Amino acid sequence: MLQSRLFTKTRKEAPRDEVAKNAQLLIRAGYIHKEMAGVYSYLPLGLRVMNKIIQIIREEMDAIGGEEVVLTALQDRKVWETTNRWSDDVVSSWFKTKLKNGSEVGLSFTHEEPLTSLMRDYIHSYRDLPRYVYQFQTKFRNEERAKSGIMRGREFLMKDLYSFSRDERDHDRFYEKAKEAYMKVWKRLGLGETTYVTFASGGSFSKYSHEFQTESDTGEDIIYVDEKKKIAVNKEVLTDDVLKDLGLNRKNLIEKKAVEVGNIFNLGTRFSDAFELTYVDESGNKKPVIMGSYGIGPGRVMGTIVETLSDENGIIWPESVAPFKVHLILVSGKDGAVARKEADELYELLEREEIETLYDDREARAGEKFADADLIGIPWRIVVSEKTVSLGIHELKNRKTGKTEHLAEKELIAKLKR
RNA sequence: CGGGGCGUGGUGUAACGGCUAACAUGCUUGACUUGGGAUCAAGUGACUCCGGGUUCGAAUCCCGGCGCCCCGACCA
Repeated sequence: MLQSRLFTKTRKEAPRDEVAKNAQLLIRAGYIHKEMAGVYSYLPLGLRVMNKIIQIIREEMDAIGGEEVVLTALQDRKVWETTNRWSDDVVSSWFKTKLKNGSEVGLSFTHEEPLTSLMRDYIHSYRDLPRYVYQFQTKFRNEERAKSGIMRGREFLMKDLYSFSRDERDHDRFYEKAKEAYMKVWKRLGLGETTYVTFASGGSFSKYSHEFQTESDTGEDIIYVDEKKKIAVNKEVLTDDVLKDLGLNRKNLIEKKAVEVGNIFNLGTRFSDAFELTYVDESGNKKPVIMGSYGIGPGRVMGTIVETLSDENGIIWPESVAPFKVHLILVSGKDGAVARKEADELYELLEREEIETLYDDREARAGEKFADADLIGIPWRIVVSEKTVSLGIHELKNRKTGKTEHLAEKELIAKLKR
C-alpha cells in the first residue's frame, strides 16, 4: 500500500485526554480514533491489525471444531427474561432502546441466552452433539467507568465460543482442548511468554474458571504466578485451601499485575435448563446439554500487545499481527528520480512476491519518515536512497532489534518470504 | 456510583478580573534541503465546551449543564 494513499497521519503529541500508553501510541500512529469515552473507531492500519488478530483466533477455533456464526446485536427482551437477566437490577451494564412500537430491545452484552435459544432449533439428539459455535461480535456494556484506552470500552469486539456437550466427560475433554488452543493463540500473537493460565472463581458448575492473564502494569487484576509451573492464581480466589488444592506453594508465587485477555468457564446446565435445551440419548432418555463459554477480546489483545511490546519511539508489532510486514522507505536526495525509480521497482517486486508492504513514497525528509516508521512499528524496514542505489545493495532494518543488514535482492526477498 | 482534576485555533500548551487571546506544532505558498520529526520567509487557523449570573470590564470569579481524565467501588 502506498503511504501517500493513507488518509491517516502520525502526530507528535498524544491528545491530552489519553493517558494509557496503548491509546496514546495507537492514536499517534493513526490506528484508532476516539469517538467518546470508551468508544474507538478502527482506522485502516488498526483494522489490518484487528483482522490479523481475528484470523489467528479463527484458525485456532476452527482447528478444534468451531463453527463460525454472527448473532445479532439487537436482543429480544423475552429471551433474557428466561434467565432473569433482563432487569437492570440484575445486569447493570445493559444498553437498552425501544422499537417504534414501544417494545424494548437490548444491545448485546453477551450471547449465552440468544445462542442457547437458537440452538434449541438444531440440537435434538445425541447425534447433534457436540457442537462448538463461535462468533466475532460487538458487545455493548454500559461500564460505569471506561478506562485504559481500548482496554475497557463500552463497545468492543469479542470472540465468544460456546460449547454444547452431551456430558461432563465430553465437556471436560473439549475444555482442555480449548485451553490448549488459547495458549497457541497467545503464542502466535506474541504474548506467549507473558500470558498465564490463571485459576479464578468458578461459579456453581465447577470449582474454577480459567482466565488468561498477560503481565502488564495497566492490568486490573492481581495474579500470583508460579513461574516454574507456568500457572497462576487470581488474587480473588487465593486461599490456603486453593493453594493446597492446586498443589502450589505460597513461597514460589510472585505477585504480578495482569490483563485478562481471555477466559473460559463451565456453564454446566444453567442455560440449557432455563431454555430446556435437551437431547435424547441412545436409550431414549432426555438429557440436558452441558455448556461452556470461551471468550477473547481482540481489541483488548491489541491494546495489550501495544502495552507490552513498544519502546520510547513507538510500537513494535510481532510479525503475526503487524499491519504490514515491510515498511519500504524512499529517501530521495537532490536528484530523487533515481532512488524513486529504484524504490518503485522494489515495491512492485515485493507486491509480486506477496510480501505485505507499506511504501512510504511521500515527499518528506528522511528523519520524519524514520520517526513515523518507528511509531507505526512495522517489523522490517527497507530504506532506498541514493546511497543504497549507488552501492547496489538493499538495506534491511529490524524494528525490534535495531539490527541493520545489507543484502542483495535475492537474499532480501528470500529472507522476507520466510 | 463516591472522591479528585480538567475543558482555550486541528494538536500540545500560555495568558494578574483590564491592550487586538500568546507560543509551539500542524496546514498553505515559496526558498533551501534530503540518512533521524532541519532551516528561512510569508500566510492560514479561536464566538476560550454550552447556558445563566457577578462586574465598568470575564478565558479568568459564581451557579447549572455537558464532556474528558485519574483514584476507588462495580465488572454478567
